Amino acid sequence: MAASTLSEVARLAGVSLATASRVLNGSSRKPAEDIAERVREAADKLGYVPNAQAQALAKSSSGLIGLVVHDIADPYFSAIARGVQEAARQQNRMVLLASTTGTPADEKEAVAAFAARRADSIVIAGSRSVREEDKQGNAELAAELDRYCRNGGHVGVVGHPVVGATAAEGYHVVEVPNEELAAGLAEQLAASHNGAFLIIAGPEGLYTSDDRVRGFQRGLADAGRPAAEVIRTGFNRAGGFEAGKALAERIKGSSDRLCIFAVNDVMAIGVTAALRPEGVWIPRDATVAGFDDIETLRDFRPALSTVHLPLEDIGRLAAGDPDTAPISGTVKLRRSTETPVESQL
Amino acid sequence: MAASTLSEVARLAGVSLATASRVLNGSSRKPAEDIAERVREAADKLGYVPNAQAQALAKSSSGLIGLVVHDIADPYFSAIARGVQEAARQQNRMVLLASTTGTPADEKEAVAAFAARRADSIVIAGSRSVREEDKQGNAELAAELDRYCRNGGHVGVVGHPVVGATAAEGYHVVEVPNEELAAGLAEQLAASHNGAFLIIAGPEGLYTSDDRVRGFQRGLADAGRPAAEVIRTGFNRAGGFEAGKALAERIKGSSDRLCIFAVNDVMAIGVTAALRPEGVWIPRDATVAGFDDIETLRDFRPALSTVHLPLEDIGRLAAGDPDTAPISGTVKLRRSTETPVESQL
DNA sequence: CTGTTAGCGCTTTCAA
DNA sequence: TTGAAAGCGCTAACAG
Repeated sequence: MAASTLSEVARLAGVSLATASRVLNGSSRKPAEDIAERVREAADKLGYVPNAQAQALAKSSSGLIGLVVHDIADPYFSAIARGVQEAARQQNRMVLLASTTGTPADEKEAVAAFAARRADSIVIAGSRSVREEDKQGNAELAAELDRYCRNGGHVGVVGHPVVGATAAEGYHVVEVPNEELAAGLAEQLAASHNGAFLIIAGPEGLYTSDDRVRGFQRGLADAGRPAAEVIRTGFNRAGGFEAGKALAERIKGSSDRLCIFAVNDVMAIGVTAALRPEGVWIPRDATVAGFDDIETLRDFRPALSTVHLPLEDIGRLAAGDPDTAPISGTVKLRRSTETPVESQL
Repeated sequence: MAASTLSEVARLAGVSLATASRVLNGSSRKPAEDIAERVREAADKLGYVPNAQAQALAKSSSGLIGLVVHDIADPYFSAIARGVQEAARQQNRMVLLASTTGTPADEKEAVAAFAARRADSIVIAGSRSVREEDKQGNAELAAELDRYCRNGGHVGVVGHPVVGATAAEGYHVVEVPNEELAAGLAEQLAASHNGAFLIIAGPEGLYTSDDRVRGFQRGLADAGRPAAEVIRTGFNRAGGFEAGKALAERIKGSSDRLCIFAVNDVMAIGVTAALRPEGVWIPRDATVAGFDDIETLRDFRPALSTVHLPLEDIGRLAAGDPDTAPISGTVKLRRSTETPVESQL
């Protein structure tokens, strides 16, 4: 990685280092045009590429924004990543990516690495958890973030504050109204569904999942309905699939049409996929709703009822874009929770 | 971004800068254990975080790997990104992300930025094009890459070499056998489909698209079939959708069952989505095949016939992982191209 | 307006 | 084994 340096350019142009710097990299002061031209020529001839590392070191600001996600290939995260990327572009920064396995310990590593690179800000998009096994990891992550903030860094967290993080300067949480939206979904669902409800949730202690469960139950209660049974499984397609498999017999054995709320879209897809080969059709034999409104899943049939979340905006906001409005979602009722007309049966 | 520095640590521990460096950041030489312990304590107390920028500057190696994609939210790219990310993790590097709008000019910018950051290697995942309007952009991109390689950088390009790039040292192309695989798909399709074929392709000049078209036509020819008509549209879902809309009447007006090959999965989904509300059912009234085997689309019904591409491996390979085998794909015939049994009609 | 000169934080010879 | 010192490439006072 040995490119030519500023001083080489300066020498070739026959000017001082400072002048070359002023010409090539935006300074408030602008040297005379003739000398500037000479410098640019020299730079061009040498194929000069400014060393961003050295610049960052000299002005202590890296132009980097760090993004922590569980899995960049997960459409939920990649949508957020797009938003972060856009914000970064506007701010003239670059995005540093870290995928973690989802454990706070891993996230702590990532944050430390970002801090080492002197990222101007860090966005954490993974979901927070309060599970016992994550306790120490959470504490360490919180400490790391705290230190980073104290050193002048900015942190944007999606959804929920990192457990134990003191609300330091520069620490910013993008609130996602999961609970309210889930309540809204439940109410709208209750309006057209008379049977029982069932929730397929992620592991207990996952904030996002817990919020959505709580909200849904509240919505049900507000609609005068009994609380739904909750099944715990993995917070991903595989989890939904497993739950679906386990549910098939039960649905077939009952005459009551069940309304299933999976706490995110990919889980809902998993449920549906598991049910289909068992002969359980959606929405004929049961109905299914999800949460997130993942774009790639929009062509899925039956179209999935869900709650639309502006994921890109979430990313943008977490990355500190000032022009993005606070997050709100919308309930989207689609085919997967329609009551079939008699003639369609 | 003012954290404590190595010299502060050294002073607190009462040792020299050099010793502190040797203790904290792996050196071949190891100071005495008692002194090392003192240094570690001091570092801990001060919350020392090594400045990666400064380290990079001093040893001229940044530990960065740059990734250029068109759109990180596109499942094709995010799958590749995951592979790159994994490789980076193994190499103990971090991924720098750049999304471009797909024009070579943008990609050139991204490469320049990576070069400025002294990325150890750069992965370019966007598809190459030879269109006239991209000519200058391509040339500039090629020049930029060339310079980067000459300065010791490593480049991994997915699919096709950058147009005009001289095969410099460090320049590496991950070959994706698009043409062969498309030919294979055509042959297998021809075995069970007697009617006409039609190809929905991206804009002419897009290598990936062109390769798949050419391969498909060759496969058809090898199977003794006439060449398929080719419709050009956008290389994305919207393009497929548009083509599907335009095709609906024609399909309904003909008694011949058409087999449609969309050159990638999201286009195939777009076609299917456009056809459905027109009453054209797949595979009853026409059949559809795609390319890529995007994971998120796997639950789509009718299950899409396609060509599986190991996208993660592609990413890993492009990022210079030595343990990943060369890329090969597999034809996957699924429901969307099945000939319906009479009883199902 | 231009040039000189300290650093930015760290690694790494080279002496001691 | 430890320490002193010379950079790595660039920016930003400060001086001319």
